[in-house]
Amino acid sequence: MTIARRRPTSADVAARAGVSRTTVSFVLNDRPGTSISPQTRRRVLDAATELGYHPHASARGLAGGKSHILGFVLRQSAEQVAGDGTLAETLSGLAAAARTAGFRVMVEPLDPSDGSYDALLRAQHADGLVVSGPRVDDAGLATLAADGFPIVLQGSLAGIDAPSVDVDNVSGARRAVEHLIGLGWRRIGCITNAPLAYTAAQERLDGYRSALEAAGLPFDETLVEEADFDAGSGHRAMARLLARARPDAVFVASDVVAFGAIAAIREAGLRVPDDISVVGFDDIALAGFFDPPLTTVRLPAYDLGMAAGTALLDRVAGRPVPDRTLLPTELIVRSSTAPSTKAEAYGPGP
Amino acid sequence: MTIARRRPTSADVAARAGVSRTTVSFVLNDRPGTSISPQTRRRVLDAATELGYHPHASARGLAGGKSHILGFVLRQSAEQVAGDGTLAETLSGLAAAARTAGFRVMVEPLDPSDGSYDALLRAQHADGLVVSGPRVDDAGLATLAADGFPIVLQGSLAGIDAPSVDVDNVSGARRAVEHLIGLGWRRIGCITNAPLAYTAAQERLDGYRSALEAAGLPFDETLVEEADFDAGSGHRAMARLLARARPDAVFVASDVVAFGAIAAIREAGLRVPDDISVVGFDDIALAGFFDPPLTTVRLPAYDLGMAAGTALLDRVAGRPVPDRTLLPTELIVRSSTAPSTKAEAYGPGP
DNA sequence: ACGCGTCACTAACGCGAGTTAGTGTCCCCC
DNA sequence: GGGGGACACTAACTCGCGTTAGTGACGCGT
Repeated sequence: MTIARRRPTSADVAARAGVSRTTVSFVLNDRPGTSISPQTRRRVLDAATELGYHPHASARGLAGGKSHILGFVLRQSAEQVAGDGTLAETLSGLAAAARTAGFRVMVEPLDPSDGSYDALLRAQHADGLVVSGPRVDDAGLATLAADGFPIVLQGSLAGIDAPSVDVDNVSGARRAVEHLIGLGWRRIGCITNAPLAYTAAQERLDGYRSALEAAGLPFDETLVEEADFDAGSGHRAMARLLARARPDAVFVASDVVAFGAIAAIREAGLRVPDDISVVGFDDIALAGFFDPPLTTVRLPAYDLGMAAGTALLDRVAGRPVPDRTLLPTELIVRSSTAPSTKAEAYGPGP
Repeated sequence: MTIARRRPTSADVAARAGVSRTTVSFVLNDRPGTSISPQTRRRVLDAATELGYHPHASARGLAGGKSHILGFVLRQSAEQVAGDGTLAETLSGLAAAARTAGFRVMVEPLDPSDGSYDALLRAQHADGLVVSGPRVDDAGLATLAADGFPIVLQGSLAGIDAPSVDVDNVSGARRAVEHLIGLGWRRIGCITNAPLAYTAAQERLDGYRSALEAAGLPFDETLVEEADFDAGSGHRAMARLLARARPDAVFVASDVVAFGAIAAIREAGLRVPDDISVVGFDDIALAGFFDPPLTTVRLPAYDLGMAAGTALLDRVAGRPVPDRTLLPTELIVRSSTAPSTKAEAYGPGP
């Protein structure tokens, strides 16, 4: 009958090893600066494993003032979470980083319409927060950051005093559009991944714009549409774009949205990549299996979570953390892009 | 300078309201059986909000013996987590259920090769566990369940004494295959979603088999292939299947795997649905935007997380929980299936 | 032989809340 | 006017661990 057996405490371990509780604590935490004889240490460790001792998390948290938990705040609605192609991978990376330091990850999905997530931190449930997908209009965040709580933004956000870890959206987007330009396309549209209140959306649009400028192409805002995270919004955005200003190529700032956009292109009787070339962003797991396999900008989702995690752990431990960490992207060329067949129609480049 | 300000404790609230700490606790926890005068209650609540008081999570956990945390164990490798199309949505549902009871969710990704996750429970980090994707060979799980810890399996597993919450895999799969049979296809293959050590894979295969039997069709094991969660494995499985035993239609027990399978069909110069009809399973967010839009079996991922969460909360609270909860699936017919054009080749049905 | 310093360990307090047992006050009713 | 309840509240203990201050034993140097 193992059920009724009381959880062993550090006192039980101490008794069994014939030492005091303090010694047990010193041994199990490898407390620097204290010296414990090898045989005592052995006795304690043996007693602990024999009893199946696991320190009580809450007690540790209360006594030590640290919960050993990192919070992961998802500033998205449930639907957006469901459709997010990289979230699970980022979470994996974050959890892996946490584990190396003996931390765990607590998720806090929080619809943008919901209020504050103060409680997580103020209740010391979590020692720090990784905030994913921050929006420019997040009030509670600013307060928390100003109060000195350890926060790391996954995504950038001006005006908030917290380090940010992000992928280099601007250069990734620019690279994608340069690729299209290099293939001979000139009339290039852009569908954002999300409303521009999300900083990543703004940055990717900036990258699109700067690639056009660098190539001497005009920025035409009738070629730009905003999507809203999911494939359906991409479908609608592309339909609008086709109706208004038939582009030759499109940079879609999210693979999921691109899937919807391509469906719209197909329904319009046009072919990808020959009639309209498409570049996505994210390189989700399914990107290579789409029809056509999607040319896209690889976002290192796992590494992103890992980097955010280590940054937050550093911040929690009081170590210095760079204000801004940008992870590189990589253009993955597949078959949704092809050389323009009507390059001559535009005459020689500028 | 708000940074230096000490966190308010319940004693501070008590002092400000002019009552004792016990009264504060009674008021804030709505303790049944005790009567507090309305004006005292008001004073306490006002003092709490004025001070911005949030009870310390660890202290509450230690004193009350409950962490108010649900653990979510992912028995998958990091790659599998990344490619899982429904995981984030299930997590959303679980978190929503947890929140209604004032609980939070802690995720514990645990590679199948890794050892035990005892620590989570034995350290009372979590009050209970939802174990996703259990495998038949999970030793630690059995021990934990036998020790009486609150565990809910998301997915079924014989021989473990814990309630399970799952989607009705068998009937969903049967429904999918019946759909193919109803369209006139007779030589129907099956690609599993995962190795058969995963119970969901076995159940979906069982559903496939029972649909064949019910229709009087033979079960031919050369028409069955195992995949391994991701699209790449689906691609390889389909390639093997095509090389060995060209089927007319395929039931692929996962949309993600189906995406890979369809890519392989396309590369073989065959068309979906006319040459080979395909039914998937899960109805991931992108299923409707694939080419062709995928006929599939809808798995209510959010509801699944929600159901697992409420079941676990009931279990934690000592309320009775049914041994087995099966959520219904729904066949979503899109365009990856079409009537057989060569039905006559088989002659009239049996 | 004495003092000083390390070494190895222990006693005891504190973290912040939940909770039990107990205390005083007021009102009602016989 | 005195006994008996409800009522409203408090003092004090508890949870399990981290941590500080302190103690005894032993070795080494002069």
